Amino acid sequence: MKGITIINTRINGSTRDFVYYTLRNQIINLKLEPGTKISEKEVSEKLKVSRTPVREAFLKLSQEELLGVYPQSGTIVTLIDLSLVEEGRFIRENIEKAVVREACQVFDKNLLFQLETNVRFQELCIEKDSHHKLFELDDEFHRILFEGCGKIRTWNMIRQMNSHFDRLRMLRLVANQDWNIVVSQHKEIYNYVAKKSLDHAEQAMTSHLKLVNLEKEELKKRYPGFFE
Amino acid sequence: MKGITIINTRINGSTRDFVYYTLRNQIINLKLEPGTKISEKEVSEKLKVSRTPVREAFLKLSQEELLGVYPQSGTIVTLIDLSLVEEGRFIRENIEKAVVREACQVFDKNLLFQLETNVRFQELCIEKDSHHKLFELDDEFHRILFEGCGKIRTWNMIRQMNSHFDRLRMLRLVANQDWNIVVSQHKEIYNYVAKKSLDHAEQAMTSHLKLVNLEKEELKKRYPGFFE
DNA sequence: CTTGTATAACTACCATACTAGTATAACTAA
DNA sequence: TTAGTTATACTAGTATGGTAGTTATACAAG
Repeated sequence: MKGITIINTRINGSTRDFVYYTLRNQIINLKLEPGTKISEKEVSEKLKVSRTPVREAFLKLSQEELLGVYPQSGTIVTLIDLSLVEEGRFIRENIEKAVVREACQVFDKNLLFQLETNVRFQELCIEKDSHHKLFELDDEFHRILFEGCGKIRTWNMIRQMNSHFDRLRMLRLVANQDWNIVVSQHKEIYNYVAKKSLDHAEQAMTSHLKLVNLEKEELKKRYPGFFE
Repeated sequence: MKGITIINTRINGSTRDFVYYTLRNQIINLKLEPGTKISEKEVSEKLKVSRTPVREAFLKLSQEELLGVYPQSGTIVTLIDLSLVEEGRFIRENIEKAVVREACQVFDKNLLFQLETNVRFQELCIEKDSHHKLFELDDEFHRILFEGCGKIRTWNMIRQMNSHFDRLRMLRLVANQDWNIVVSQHKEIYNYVAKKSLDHAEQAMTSHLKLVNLEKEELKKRYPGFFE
């Protein structure tokens, strides 16, 4: 368990959530590489908590298919499953197409301002090469769309289904992806939402979410041990 | 805890899953009414298992928002949240629209036969007034579509998001819903898939899933204590 | 060197004990 | 009677101990 590090800033929330988020971060960030063995005992010792909250965190993570728990045998960080990535992308595409249409209709000045601010930040981050921050802002952009339409739970569900995809994105991040396209697409979507052009917005969103299809196979070749 | 009954036929699976499915069934079937107080201790005693697996089942159910867990205070069966029902319906509509299109393209003889068999069974059940069986067959019909497209995990996720909606369906079941429409719509969808008419299939599916919008408000008036 | 077997170590699962926090009931004072 | 306070019972969260089952290792036989 070389990978597990203790996050000292544990301010609020239950121990269970602390363990859950700690592990999830490590897995998504690929600090805990796919295929790594991991056990309740190890984690509880490293994080200095009892096994019960660890168990419960494991349970949650296995539901997201980030951990594979094999009774009486062991637990491993799951390999990235491209079919799962595709399912996640499929859901995102079809849901967000509909959400962005709704956003065109219901977004008021305040919400549009939130979007605009986000896009501005993204442009700033490109100049400064803050890729990890861009990663967050990307999520934030889409979250605003869902939350503005009163569909935050839908967003949370999508996030869960996209855990495997997030790891892929992390690989791309390392591989120095070209963020200019992504940000310009965000800007485009924002403009269409502001102009309330439903069809254009939908189309822009669709092509934005099709982008992720690229490079899958290439990444698989480059990091074969990470994939199924 | 009058509602909890013990299912004797506990054949396989872990204790945790046994508790989870037992409780989930009771909640969906409204044997455990929305708003009911419930505690780990009570369940563990009634089901004659320890508190640990009960806790883990609670955790899972609270993620589905079927239980509300309040630390150091108590746990209650959540009230039916119509906004959550709408979110679930929204997801279903937009995903299944796309899935049924894909089904038109990829379904082979074997899968089409499965669908046909299912629809036949439904017609049989109408004659015999087996409403609960119809309830299951309805789910089965949609599941076949997802599984045939290699998107079983998407279906599972949708099932989770539709827990609240399922309770609404159960209320309608009691209120003696007219199943003829539903079954004929299923038949229509099947026909379009068999004929590979993508657009017609999508349209049929859309109107099928819009059906659930009816009666919401009426049911809320009739069972006010069950709703938020 | 390979294969079959016994054994030891390790795993997650489940049961139970303990703790800290909450809500309600009982009680006191006005 | 009512408002405020204390005490008690009850809750979920956490810790720990025991169990059944799996895996890997060591060793013996071919």
